[in-house]
Amino acid sequence: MDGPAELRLDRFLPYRLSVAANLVSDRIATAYQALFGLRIPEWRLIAVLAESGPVTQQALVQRTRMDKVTVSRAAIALVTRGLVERTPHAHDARSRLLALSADGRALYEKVVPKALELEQRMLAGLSPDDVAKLFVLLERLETTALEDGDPM
Amino acid sequence: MDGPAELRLDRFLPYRLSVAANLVSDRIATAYQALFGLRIPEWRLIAVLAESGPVTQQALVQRTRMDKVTVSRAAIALVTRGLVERTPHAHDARSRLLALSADGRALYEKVVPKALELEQRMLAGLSPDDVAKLFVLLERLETTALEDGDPM
DNA sequence: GCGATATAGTAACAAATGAAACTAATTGAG
DNA sequence: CTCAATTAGTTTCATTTGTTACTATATCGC
Repeated sequence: MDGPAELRLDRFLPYRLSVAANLVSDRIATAYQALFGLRIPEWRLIAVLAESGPVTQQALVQRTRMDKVTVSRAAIALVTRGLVERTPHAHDARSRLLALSADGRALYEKVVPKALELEQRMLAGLSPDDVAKLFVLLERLETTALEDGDPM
Repeated sequence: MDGPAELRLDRFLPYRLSVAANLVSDRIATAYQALFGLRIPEWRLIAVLAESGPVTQQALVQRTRMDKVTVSRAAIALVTRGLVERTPHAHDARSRLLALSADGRALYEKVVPKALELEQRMLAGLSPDDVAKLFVLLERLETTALEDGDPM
């Protein structure tokens, strides 16, 4: 009665999601690199540091959902470029607090309009309701994927 | 009147999309690797070859949206494992036609139910209407990102 | 036909990424 | 206290992935 299970790659969510995300990511990455010399992990750190005061790298790991090695490397690159400053953490000598420097904030102010413009172009085909729905759906997907402990 | 442009990372589509896609991809990749010894590009080739008869690698590049190098490597791996067979292309000595072997098809038949099950678990939090909507939205995003020629 | 150009596929190289090992500092059990 | 176990962050190493260069064949203009 149920016949052989059907599967078409272009109706397979993980495939579709991956293709769309990679397309969008590549566009963004290329633009950031060309315009500001930033890679995605660096841009993410800057964005979080601009939103919130000085934080530890550990906090950045949580807020950006990136690996601690990726965060470490991005932080080193940004400190080297003078975009981020490190100050000792009062209560823990292992960690330091990261914050945007004046240069870092100035760069952030320049990146934001471009980032929003790029986002708008990506979302050009969608109504505001569609956009809102998309965020909700992505959030649910994330939650499910995170909760669903056993990977098989 | 418009104040400084606002941006919060967790409301930024490229970020959100990337996080969701990577979560889903990691789950799938881990399961395929553990259960069938397949990596994602290999699985994609198998899926397309199962859907359609013998095709060239060039066709696989288009159907899977993967780089030709990635396709080449996956094809070599699958041929080596005996899951895919290559036959000369009648009209073009540069290329050969790829098709699933009997072993390849047998593996495919085993992978499909698992793939569908994993997809169902990812989509657990979504109604059928939500799922349909998600596909439509992803498709529009893809189209926009592809059309929008100038990357800046 | 014949040479310039394009295409199918592979190989060689380089950049990005994450897992595991490592260092240094902290915490907690006794 | 003190020592085992944990945590912050970095380094090292292996894997993955794409860009560029290359080989072989095919196509087009003439």
